[in-house]
Amino acid sequence: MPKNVDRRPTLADVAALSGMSKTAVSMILNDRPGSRLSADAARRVRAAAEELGYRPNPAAQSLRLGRTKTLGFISDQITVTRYASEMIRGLLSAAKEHGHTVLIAETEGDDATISDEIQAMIDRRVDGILIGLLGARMIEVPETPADVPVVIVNGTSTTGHPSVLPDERTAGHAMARLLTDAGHRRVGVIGNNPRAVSSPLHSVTIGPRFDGIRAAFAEAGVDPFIMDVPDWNPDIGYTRTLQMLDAHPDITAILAGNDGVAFGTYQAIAERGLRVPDDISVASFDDEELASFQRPGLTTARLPYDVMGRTAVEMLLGERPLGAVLIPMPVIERASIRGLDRPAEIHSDESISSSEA
Amino acid sequence: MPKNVDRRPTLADVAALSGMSKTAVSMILNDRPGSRLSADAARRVRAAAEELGYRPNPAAQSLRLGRTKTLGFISDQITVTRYASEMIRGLLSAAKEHGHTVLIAETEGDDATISDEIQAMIDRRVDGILIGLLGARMIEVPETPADVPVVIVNGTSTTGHPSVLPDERTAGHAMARLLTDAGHRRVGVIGNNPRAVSSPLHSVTIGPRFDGIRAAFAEAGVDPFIMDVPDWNPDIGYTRTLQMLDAHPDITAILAGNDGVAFGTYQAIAERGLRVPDDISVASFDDEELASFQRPGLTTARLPYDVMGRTAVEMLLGERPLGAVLIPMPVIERASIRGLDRPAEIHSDESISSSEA
DNA sequence: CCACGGAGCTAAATTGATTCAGCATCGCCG
DNA sequence: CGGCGATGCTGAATCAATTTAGCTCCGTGG
Repeated sequence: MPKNVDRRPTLADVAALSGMSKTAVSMILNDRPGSRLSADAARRVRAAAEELGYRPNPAAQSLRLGRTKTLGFISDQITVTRYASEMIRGLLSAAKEHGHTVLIAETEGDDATISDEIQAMIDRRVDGILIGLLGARMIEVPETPADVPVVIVNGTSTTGHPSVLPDERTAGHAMARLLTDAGHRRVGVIGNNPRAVSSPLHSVTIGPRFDGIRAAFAEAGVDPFIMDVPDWNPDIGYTRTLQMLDAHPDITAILAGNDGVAFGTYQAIAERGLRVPDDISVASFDDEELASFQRPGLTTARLPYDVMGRTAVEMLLGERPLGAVLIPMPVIERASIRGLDRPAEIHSDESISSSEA
Repeated sequence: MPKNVDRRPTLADVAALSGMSKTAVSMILNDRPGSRLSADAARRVRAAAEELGYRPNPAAQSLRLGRTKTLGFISDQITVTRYASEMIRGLLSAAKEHGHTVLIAETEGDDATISDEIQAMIDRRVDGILIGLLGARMIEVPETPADVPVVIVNGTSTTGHPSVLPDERTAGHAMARLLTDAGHRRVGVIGNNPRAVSSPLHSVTIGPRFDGIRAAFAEAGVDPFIMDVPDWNPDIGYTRTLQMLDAHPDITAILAGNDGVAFGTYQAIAERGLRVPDDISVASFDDEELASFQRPGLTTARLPYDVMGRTAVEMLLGERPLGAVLIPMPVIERASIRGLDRPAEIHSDESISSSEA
C-alpha cells in the first residue's frame, strides 16, 4: 500500500523529489539572502515544489517562528452594524496586502467578555489585536503581553492604548461652516447629547463634534438653537424636529447629530409640508448608506471607517508609529443645503410662498 | 541570566513544576479517557498549570493533530453590506459555541479571486469553509480536498455544494397573501427582474420569490400589475412607483421587491400627497434596518441571515447533515398594511376624500 | 518462589518547517 | 605541495504539543 495517499506534500517531499536537502529547499523557497545555492538547484527545487503543488504548513511555521501572520479583530457590535462593516473592509484589505489573515470575534455588546476574547486571540498567538467599537468611547482593556500590540479603532482605552479616531472637531466645524457659508443664520441643531458628553466612557467624539460646531457658529456670529437629546435615532430626529419647527418657525437649516437623526428630520419636514432644501436645509454626520437614499441626497460628514481600519492595521504591522491618530472626515456634498445668497429675503412673509406656482 | 524570561509557559514547564512527565500532563489536561493517572497527580498537574497560567499552543496542536478548530469565511461583499453582517453574527456565535474561531476574507466582488481565497484558507488548514454571498446566486467553486467541507450561505454552486438559502417561495406567497387577506384586490408589484431570473448565475431566489407571489395572487383571484425593473434600489422604487401610480391610480397596495425599493415607494407616495397605509399599503422583503425607520414601519419578510450563518456552521461541524437547506423567512408585521374589510368602498370617488377634514 | 496482570507512569517518536553548525570540494596563492 | 577561503550543500536540533510503546512496581494466585 502506498503511504502518500492524499497527504498534502511537505517540504520533505519537495526535498526528496528535487534531490536536495530540506535545508536547501527551505532556503530557496524563502529566497533567503546569504544562502549560496546554485541557480540550477534553485530551479530544480522550484520545479519540484510546483509539480507537487507544495504549500507550506502555517502551523509548522508558526511553531518554529513564533509568528502567525494573523491579526485578531474583536468588536463590540461592528460586524452587526449597518455602516461600520466598512471598517472590516479596510482592515481586511490592508491585512491582505501584508500577507496577514484576520480572525474575528465579537463581544455582542458585553464589555466583560472582551477580556476572554483577547485571551482567546492571545492563545492563538495572533501577531496583533484590533479592538473595533461601534460607538467611539473609552473602554477598559486588560493588560496583554508586551509582544502583542493592541490598537483601538474608533475608541480609546483608560490605559492609553494606541488608537484611531475620526477627526470630529474639524468635521463639526466644517459642517457648521458649510451652513453659515451658505448664508444660514437661523439654524437648529439636533442634538447635543449631554449624557454622552458627560464621560468618555459614553463617547469620546460627540464632545469634539459639538465643540467644532459651536466654534464655527461663533466665528460666523451665529447663535444656533441647540436642542439636547438622549439618543440619536430616526424617531428622536422626527419628534425633535417637529418641536424645533414649532419653537423656531423661522429657521432655514437644521444640523442633525447623525444620519439617523437626519432621517427623522426629513420625515418631520415632509410632514409639515415643507421641502428640503427649499424651505429647510439639512446636514449631518456619518454618511451611512441611507444618506444617499434620501431625496434630495443628504450632505453629511463621512465617518471614514475603511481608512480607520486600514490605518489601525498599518500601525499594528509597524508601518506607522503606534499612537493616537485622527483621521479626517470628508464632507460629502449632496443636495440638502440651499445657498441663501440673495433669495433669503423673500422668506420674511410665508403667505406669499404661493409665488412658486 | 534566567532563561525563562517572558516566555509563555509550555507543557514542559507544567510537567517540570508538577514533577510529572509531559505525557501525564497532556493526558490529564485533556481528560483523556482510559488513562490511569492518580487523582493526586491530576490535582498537582492542574495546580501547576493554573499557577503558570498555561495555555496550549494551538500551532503545536494543529501540527500534531491536523485540525485547527478554525473555520474560514469567504464573502463577496457581505462584510461590507449594511444588512448581511447579521450572517457573521450568526456564524460567529455558532462557531464559538463549538470552540472554533473564524478567519475572514473577502473577494471584494471579484469572483475570480474566490479560488485564491479558498486556497489561502486551505493553506491555513481550516476545518471547513463558508462562502457567503451578498445576492443569492449560483457560483463556481473550485474543487477542494475531500477533508475540507465547503458550504455556501445564501447561494448555490454549479457543482452542487451544500447550501443554505432563504425559503423565498413561501415568503413570496405569504406576503402576497397578507395583502389579499387584508382585502386588497388592485395591487402593484415593483418589480420583477427578468434579467436576474433568467439565470441562476444572477439569482436563485428572485424567481421563487415571484413564483410564490404569483401563486398567492392567483389563488385569491387577484391579477396584480407586475412591473419589470432592471435592479432593486430606492431610486428605481421611486420612479417606478410614480409610473405605477399614474398607470393605475386605483391601486390600494404596492408590493415592493425589497426594502430598498420600498424606500423609494414611500418617497413617491409622499410626493403624490398620499399616505401609507391610508391610501396605499406597502409591503416588501428583507427587513433591513431601514424598514423599521420608515414611518409608518414597513411590513416585510425578513431575510434570516443570522439563522442562515448559524445553520451553515452547524452543517460544517457535523451537527446536521450536509445538504441543501431552506430557512424560513419570518414575516415582520409593522404598520404599512391597511385592512380593507369595509372601508374599501368609499374609495371609488376620490373627490370626496376631503371628508377626512 | 515465580509468573502474571494491572496500576501508574514515562521515554521517545511524530508533526512540518527553520536554522545553526559544519562538512566536502575546488581553486588559488605562496 | 600545503593551507586557506569561498562555494555548495546537509545533518540535526528546535519549536510545543500528542501518542505509541513500554517500563517499573506491587499484589496475588498457582
